[in-house]
Amino acid sequence: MLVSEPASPKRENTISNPESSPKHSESGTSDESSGTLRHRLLGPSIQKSGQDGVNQAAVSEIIYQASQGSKYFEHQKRKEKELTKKVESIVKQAAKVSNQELEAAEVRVDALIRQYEATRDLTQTIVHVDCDAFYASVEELDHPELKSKPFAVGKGVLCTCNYVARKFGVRSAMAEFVAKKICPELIVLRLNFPKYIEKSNAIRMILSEYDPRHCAMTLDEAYLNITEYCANMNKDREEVVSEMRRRIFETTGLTVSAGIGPNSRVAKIASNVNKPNGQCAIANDREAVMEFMCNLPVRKITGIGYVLERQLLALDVNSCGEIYRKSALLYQIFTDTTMTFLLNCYLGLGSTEVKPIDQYERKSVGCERSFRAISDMAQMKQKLQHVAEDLEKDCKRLNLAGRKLGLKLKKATFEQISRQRPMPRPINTASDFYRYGLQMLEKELPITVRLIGLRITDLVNLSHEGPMKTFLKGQRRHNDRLEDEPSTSMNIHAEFKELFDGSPDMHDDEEIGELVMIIQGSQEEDASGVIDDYRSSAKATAARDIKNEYELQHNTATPLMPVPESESLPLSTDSGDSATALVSCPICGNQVSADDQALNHHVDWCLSRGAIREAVKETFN
DNA sequence: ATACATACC
DNA sequence: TACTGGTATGTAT
Repeated sequence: MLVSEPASPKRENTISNPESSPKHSESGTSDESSGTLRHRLLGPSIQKSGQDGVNQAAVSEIIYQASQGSKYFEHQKRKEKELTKKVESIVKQAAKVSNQELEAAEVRVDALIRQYEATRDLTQTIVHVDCDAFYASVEELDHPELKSKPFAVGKGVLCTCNYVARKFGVRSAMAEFVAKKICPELIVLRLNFPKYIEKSNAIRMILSEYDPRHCAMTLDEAYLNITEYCANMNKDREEVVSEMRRRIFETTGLTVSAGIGPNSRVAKIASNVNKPNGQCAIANDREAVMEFMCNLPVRKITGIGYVLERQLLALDVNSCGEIYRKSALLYQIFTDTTMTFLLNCYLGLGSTEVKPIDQYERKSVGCERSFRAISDMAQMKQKLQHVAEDLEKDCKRLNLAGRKLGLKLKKATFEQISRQRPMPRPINTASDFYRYGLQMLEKELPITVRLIGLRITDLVNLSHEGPMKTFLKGQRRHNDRLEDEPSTSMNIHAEFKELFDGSPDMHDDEEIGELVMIIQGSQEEDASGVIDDYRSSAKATAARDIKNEYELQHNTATPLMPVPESESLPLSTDSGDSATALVSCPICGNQVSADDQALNHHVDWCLSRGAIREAVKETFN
């Protein structure tokens, strides 16, 4: 049996077999791909916990039969065929690599490994907390009678399902009608986000006691750094985490699983090991981490999905440890970024910094909607208009505008098209979204679509910019890129009016916060060392430039203010007793500080990250 | 830089 | 009887 490949694993001999490796005879692209097609159709959550005694073959067959002949099915079939081709070409490419090349690659890889190894930080204790079947569990609290029945939450596509349903082979991300074929008595509940948000907040409240700067990724998942807490309380980390989980259960009735390790990557993977309602700790010890990673199937790693897994399997890399055995070969085949990623996985390295989600800079905001396939222009215009309006709402709420607009179309065949173009000025109104979106759409006619989406990038934060600054930014942009539309001062005046009509001005320090985020972001990358140097330095330069620009325009070189709440006073109770008045958040109803900034902060959080939108927006077709 | 693909929840 | 939506990021050209 394969006992560990412990401390000093052997790399596979460079004289590796061009001939003997292909164990899957992928050669018959036509027929043989039906096996992998079934695999593809099974979807992403196949290797997740919860369905032990499931007859996968039977389930797979039902899914196959249920979807056969549909447009979706045909699309998946095409994609699978393409992937199979790509995998075959990779295998061929691998066979051509000479021993000389492999030896050279070995040297390079070893240098990389030493470089990454030097960044290893074992001083922090990171926890990944993951609620078990979150939406379903929340629903069970309200409907205890459901506990014994198979049920799911979602609409059209299942978001999650309880463990009873999983026994049938029902999984998240599965189409509702397929799930009903597998489990005819399946009950499907609609999403009820306000409820989930409330529970999520209750959990986060507890998490905050252990790490006030925890990072809530979604409603049901968060990272914590409990290093300080453990030190302060002089408690063992596993004890701390099980206490935390117990408290979450006692106050919310929900069970969570947790992973504990020296960094986010290890913690995240570990949180799945003893799911549901369990925890798994990996010691902050190099050997322990390496051993944990070694036998891990590559698909368990966040960031390795179906496609990369297929490619790795074809190169005979099944487990993380085999990344090392085959590293010289992988180096010849994958890009630098992917190689860096894979080696960091093999080494069990990852980020040790945890910071609140709202300290990440948003890069884009978009809106898309599916509907029954249409080709009529009037109907498409109507859909586009809806999307444009919804996007405007998000822009107004977030106080953002975009310098680029992207149009996304999904054809009736599920084939996707995306077009992007720079805007003459930052835009954030439905009428602009519609106008420019329509121009892009018209170029694709005739077309039959089942989805239309709009997304803006190159964002401009309008929150606290005075009108003058917006004016300047518009100008600068025009000068930069030899405008595609002449910018008259009339134009800019018109835009200015549009942007600021009826929108509040106030707060003037959030932009500084924004700058801090940018700068911190780049520092983080520098420190972690796993991100390519050129990228972080470019980003740092950009951040400096922005900062300088800011100082220039405001005629002040004030030290950057610390970012809101958590960082400035995590536990301090001294100052501002007067500011502790509480009000109910209009969104989630929780008590939050009435302090203007804190409230705004909270509301923004509450509304953002996509969760509430699904509750608020009805998607009528 | 743009288009398209992959991945995550 | 009808296979999501939002965001980030990687790859290819």
